[in-house]
Amino acid sequence: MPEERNLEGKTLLLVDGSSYLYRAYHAMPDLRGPDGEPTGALYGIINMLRRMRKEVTAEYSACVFDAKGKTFRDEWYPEYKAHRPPMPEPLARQIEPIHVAVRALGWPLLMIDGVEADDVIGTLAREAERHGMNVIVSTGDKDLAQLVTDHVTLVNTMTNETLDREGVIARFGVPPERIVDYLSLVGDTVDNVPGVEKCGPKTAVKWLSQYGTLDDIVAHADEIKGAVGENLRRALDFLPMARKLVTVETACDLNGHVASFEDTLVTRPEAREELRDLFMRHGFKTWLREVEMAAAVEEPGSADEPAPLVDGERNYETILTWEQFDAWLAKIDAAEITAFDTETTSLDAMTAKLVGMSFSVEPGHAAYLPLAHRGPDAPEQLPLDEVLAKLKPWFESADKKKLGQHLKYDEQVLASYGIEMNGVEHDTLLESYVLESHRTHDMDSLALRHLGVKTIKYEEVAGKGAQQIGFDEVPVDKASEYAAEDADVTLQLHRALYPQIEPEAGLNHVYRNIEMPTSRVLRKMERNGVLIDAEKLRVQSNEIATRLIELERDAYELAGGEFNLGSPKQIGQIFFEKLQLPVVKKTPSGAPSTDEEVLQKLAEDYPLPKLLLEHRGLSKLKSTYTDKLPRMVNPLTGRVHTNYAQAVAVTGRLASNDPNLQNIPVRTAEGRRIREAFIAPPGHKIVSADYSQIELRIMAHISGDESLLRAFSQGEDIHRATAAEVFGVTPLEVSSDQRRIAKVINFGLIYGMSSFGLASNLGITRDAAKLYIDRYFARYPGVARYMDETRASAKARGYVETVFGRRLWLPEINGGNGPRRQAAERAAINAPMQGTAADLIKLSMVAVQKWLEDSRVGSKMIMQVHDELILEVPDAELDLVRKRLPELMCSVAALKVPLVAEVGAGANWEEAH
DNA sequence: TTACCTGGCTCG
DNA sequence: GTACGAGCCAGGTAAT
Repeated sequence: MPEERNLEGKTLLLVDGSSYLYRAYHAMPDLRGPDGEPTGALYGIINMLRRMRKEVTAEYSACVFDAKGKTFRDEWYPEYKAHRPPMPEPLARQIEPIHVAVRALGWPLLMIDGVEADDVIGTLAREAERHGMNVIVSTGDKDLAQLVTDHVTLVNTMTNETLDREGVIARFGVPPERIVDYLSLVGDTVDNVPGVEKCGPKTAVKWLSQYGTLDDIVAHADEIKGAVGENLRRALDFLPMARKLVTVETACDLNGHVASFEDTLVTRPEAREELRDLFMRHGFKTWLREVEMAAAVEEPGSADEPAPLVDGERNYETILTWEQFDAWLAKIDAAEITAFDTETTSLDAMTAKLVGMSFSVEPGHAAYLPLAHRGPDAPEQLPLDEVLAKLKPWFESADKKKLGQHLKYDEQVLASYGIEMNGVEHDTLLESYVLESHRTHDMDSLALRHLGVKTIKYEEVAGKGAQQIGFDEVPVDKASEYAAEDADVTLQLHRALYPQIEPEAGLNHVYRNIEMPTSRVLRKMERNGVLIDAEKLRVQSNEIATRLIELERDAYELAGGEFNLGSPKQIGQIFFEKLQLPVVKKTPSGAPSTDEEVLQKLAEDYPLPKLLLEHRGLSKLKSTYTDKLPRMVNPLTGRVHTNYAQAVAVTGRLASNDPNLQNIPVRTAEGRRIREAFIAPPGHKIVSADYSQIELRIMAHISGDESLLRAFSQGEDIHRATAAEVFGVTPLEVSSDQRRIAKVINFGLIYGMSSFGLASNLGITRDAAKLYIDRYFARYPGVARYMDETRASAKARGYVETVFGRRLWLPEINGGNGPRRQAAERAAINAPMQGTAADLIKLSMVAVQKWLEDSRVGSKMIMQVHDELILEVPDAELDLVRKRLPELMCSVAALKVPLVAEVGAGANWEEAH
């Protein structure tokens, strides 16, 4: 090789492509591209190379493959690799695409006739070392451990193992320079190189540490006793050949192939065009989208800044006259679909006042209709009442299709003006949520991600923080640019997003039959609201306040001074500095923890923690519930209206906020008193129905585990049944303690727990926990299989699915970071169960709402708490609803196990639950 | 003064 | 580092 420029301190990354081929092929499921061609190995290799690139910064690199045909080892030893079967056909078909992909990813590709990949790597590694470079060799083949030095390390990208000199010694028991001797003794069955018969790793290490080198062992061959000694002496003739075969050549002639590091081995950036073609051809949709986005973001303009929507593409109109209005009304009336958006005074849909609205029926074209802009400079605007009267038929017509971003909000606003929107065909918020629930769905991000354009942000027109003005105070021309763009971008987003959903049957089903209909149900539920006995809560607040004062007084006395009982920091100072209490555990930031578990433990030996526990619980109740809920009563309706966020929880669940009605206390007696304040109006009852053991039933369904299916079919107490299996007794013999343990195990399974987690939860040793888990999986092998398969398929595909086809992405499932990857694995286990449960109750809500409307009853759905539906029911309909509600909930899907819903009724939520 | 973070607690 | 998914509160501090 000619003289090189200064390479000192630079890094060379060598990937042993050949060693990963078979591993990638076997690790992946039988993926197929749109043309039916196999793509699993291709996918695996691309994934691996991209990850490698992210984790290692190397100025120089190469991906090395074996060339076809004979090498010098075949000449030395005709039996070399003789037993290796031909490459499987589906893998062979992927070789060419893999080479194309490697180059497109920016990796120099080396494949040299007559020289094996190992020898190319060995030669380059030594050459690089001579130039003072650091070398990282990525391989799945341990033979290359012989190359390791202070400047050469080995990584296995599949298992995330790294081997430096110390690592080699730890792994093999011998240093890198003895690896050749070691391999000669042990032999290599894959390459058909025999070593000493019956000499495995242990014997090899023993001999090497006893005698030194292979030559020394040979010299003392006659001293070694036993059958293995005999075998050694029989192998003496062959050992020199074995050594020759397992030794990686480090001085191959690569001339003509590797001109110089600079010319041949420089790491290049990804070739985006080629990658796009490649991903398209092989159906790698996520990568395709990724690379297209990156291109869209970088293409316009020279800088990294995405382009704003430019003037020529913005034909925006401000509607200030009836002529304009009539023209636009005609336009949206005739349009196949209209993108629509409202501008208001508040984010709270129940109290928001309409300020204006915008429409778009064609990309680049939109109109803003200002209705309530104030201020001295505000132009004369069309009268709101008359405008709404004229638009009402269009809004309420089911035939006039509408589209928007988060239309539930706009529907809610219009409902305040007596308009009930129909014909809501699409919602870009829900489109994005169905496609990628784990990402953000605000319009600015969506526009950037999917259209590559930068939109005007709300803060840019209305300011932020304390200076923020109401939208009705924004000048009309500014407001118009912003609002019209919203409608325009929404339409464009729909055109970008829906085509990604429609062809996928599962996603389309979730979008059209679950999310879109659920949105409408939520609108009604939110508007119904729930009646609160505010007076009762105030009384409770006062009682709590009295008790809190007592607790404070006592605490000051015990602590010998005043402090803020609500401050973990001050508690920490009192406990761990002043009183010198033992630190039980620490918070993530390193401070001594004072959470419930710690306080509970300290309470065994000291009086103060007990006071604090009571104080904590009560002040939580007061601040979050008894003080807060009365303040949340809407003065117009006299009821509390939560907001259900439909696109927040990654699993498909709803979330409730302002106020959160999904975390009203239930586990303690004091807490449950709050539920007594959720009441039915006179002549009505609260009816609640909840799914029984829904996630475990789903686990039984998905896993198909026979024992679990049987237990549910026979209506057994599932925790008791589990205890009977795990403890090897009959169900009748199960003690309450055994049942408690089984219950914790069952919950843990749903969460993908480890033996560590179970141990800390049950307060037992890790070994004992491991024993329980092992016994569980032995008794429920279907569940074990499900867990394994879910993890594997999550890794291969990057996502998991619910029974109904909802897709849940796990971006970190193949990430380099250990703890986060493990967290992603647990999420992968849990998500199909939690997500399927979410699908089921959403289907129930749709079915129940339909029934309520079709049968024209006066009952109303008022809350949803993940596995529970709460209705407000006129007394006359009580029997009907008690019967029909659970029936509907149980019949929305036919799983391999029966669905069970338990129903209750009463004057308040506590009685009904 | 406001905005954000931490630690803690509520629910399924 | 260690059981999944959420929202909200008070205290404390950093930025304005």
